[in-house]
Amino acid sequence: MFDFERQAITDQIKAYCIDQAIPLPETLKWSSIPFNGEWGISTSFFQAAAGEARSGKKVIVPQRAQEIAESVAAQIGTPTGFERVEAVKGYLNLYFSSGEFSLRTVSTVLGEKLDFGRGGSKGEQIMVEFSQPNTHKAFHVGHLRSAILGDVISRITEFAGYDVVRANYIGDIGLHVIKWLWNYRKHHSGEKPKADTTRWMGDLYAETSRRLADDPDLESEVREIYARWDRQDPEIVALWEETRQWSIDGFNELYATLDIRFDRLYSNSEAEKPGKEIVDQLIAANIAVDERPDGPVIVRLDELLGLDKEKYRVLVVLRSDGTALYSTEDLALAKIKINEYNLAKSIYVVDVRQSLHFQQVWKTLELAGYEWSDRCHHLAYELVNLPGNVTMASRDGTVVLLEDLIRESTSRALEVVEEKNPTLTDEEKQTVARAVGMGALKYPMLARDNTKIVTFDWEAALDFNGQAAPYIQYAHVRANSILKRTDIDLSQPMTVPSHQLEPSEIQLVELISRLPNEVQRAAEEFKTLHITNYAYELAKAFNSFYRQCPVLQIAPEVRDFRLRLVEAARQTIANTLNLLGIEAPEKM
RNA sequence: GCCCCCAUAGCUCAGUGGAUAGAGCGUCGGCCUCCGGAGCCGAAGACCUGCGUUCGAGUCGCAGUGGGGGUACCA
Repeated sequence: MFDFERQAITDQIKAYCIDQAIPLPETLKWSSIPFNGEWGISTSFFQAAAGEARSGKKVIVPQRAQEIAESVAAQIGTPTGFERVEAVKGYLNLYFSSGEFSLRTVSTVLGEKLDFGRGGSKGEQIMVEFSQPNTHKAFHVGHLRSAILGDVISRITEFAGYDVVRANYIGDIGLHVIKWLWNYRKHHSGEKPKADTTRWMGDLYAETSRRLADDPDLESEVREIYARWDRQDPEIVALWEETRQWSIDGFNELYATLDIRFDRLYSNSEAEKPGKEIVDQLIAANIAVDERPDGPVIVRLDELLGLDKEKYRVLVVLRSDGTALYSTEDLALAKIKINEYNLAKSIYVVDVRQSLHFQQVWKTLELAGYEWSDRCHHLAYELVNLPGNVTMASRDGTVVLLEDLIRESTSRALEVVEEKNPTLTDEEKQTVARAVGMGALKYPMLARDNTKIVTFDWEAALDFNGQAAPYIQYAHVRANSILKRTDIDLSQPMTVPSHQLEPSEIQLVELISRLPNEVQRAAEEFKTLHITNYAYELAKAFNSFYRQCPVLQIAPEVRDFRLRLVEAARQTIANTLNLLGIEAPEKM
């Protein structure tokens, strides 16, 4: 927000250092001063001093850094827009003029509203593929992470300035579907799904697994169905189409509840045929080895690359009976995406267990001459486990179903609303309960680094206190509640605050001003946790301000500034919640 | 065997090579004459080990230890 001033000062420091023959590094790194109560920007001269030491001068680095900082401070004086300048422990600290800084920050937010924090267009298209549910299976809490992470990564990158294509990739064919169809034909023929479609489909899948585990001889019946699918037997295809749609309808309901949307829906059934064509090409190009009928079609990656150590190993691209694998379809899907759009990056939000798989697929594509393969990027995230590091598995019935979690979370939220705000109408209570329940459920999935395992436990998921979404929503509600009590027109131009700002006001302005940078950082690193952490700190700064600073019952000049600060805080909180796919309620 | 990830407070997690390592939960103690107490303020409490790189390492490198995952026809 002070980019212009910062640049001017940087130029001034550089000119001075060249003049004094001080070896400044190429880029001067600025950061904020890490102390409360005052704010500004800071840079250090350790690198310059170390540079002198290396070039043979006899200097003690920290001491020399301090000398340089002092001389630079003396040289630049106190630039306009700043209150004071100091040299401390090798750092040069420039403290912003608090009134000027507050004015600029608050009026920027009031002007840009919903767009505050939005980055300029980057002129680049990226695709984020996420969720990837398997049809004919349950949708459990483990699947929630990809769905929510992918959704929020899409929101953040879009807000940061990218043209984002949100893609889903439905696992609508494969051994798991064939098994399900086998069981359905044999034991449930003619049955229709109950109201809770996804659960019913999942229950049948679990039943299928049990039957096959109990009697392995039945596998031959399953293989027969797979063969019939492969030659597109009309009866099997028709049954597949009908049952597949049941699952997709069920998923769409869940996505609507989660407020998640997609621009493009891919499925592995549509990638099956083109995948097999790529495999043929690979065989013709001597990249893949066809060992059928005694073995599968494989790509010996390490051998082709002449690697001594195991790295990419061997990728199986087609089963020995000629049926497709995920790898077959992934080869084709990557190509379909690139041909269909103009992608600078093609991102796959998929759990970490598939890292090797993707490295293999993309390396195979590279060997096949597809020079765009380096645009494919695996955004790997760790699993959601149950306490005791137990992995959720559809087969074992250890899963926590998403429907159950949502129901429990919202009904628990409803209890709390009843207690905290009994005067609301029933409809309002329901709305609040949904917003709070869903927010509480999403936040912990987003507030961990992608490489960290999320341990799901009911108690923590349903705790609405502390560092959680409801805390942030509550700050939004309180801000809103102050603003509702006044009819002062905030669109009038504001002036520099006339009063001495309280530490909590300064802290709040400082937090608000950070949103644009946080958005860019989160987008560059594909890390939602920067935004969850920021949102929490912002809410905390607001709550602290709320407690310390009266807004309505104070002298008009102060009140007018604080009202605008409250509106700026409210807007910024709303924008961060929006980025996180979490509702910002007006009351709760 | 080979590859990847993780290790920070009792528990769950933050931490852009830089100044005093931050939160939440839990524990203990304060705060509703005041815009909503789903809140605010305070206390105690932590970087797995060793060697290196660097003026400076929780952060980078190497080697250990402990945990998790992957590793040819599952996805």
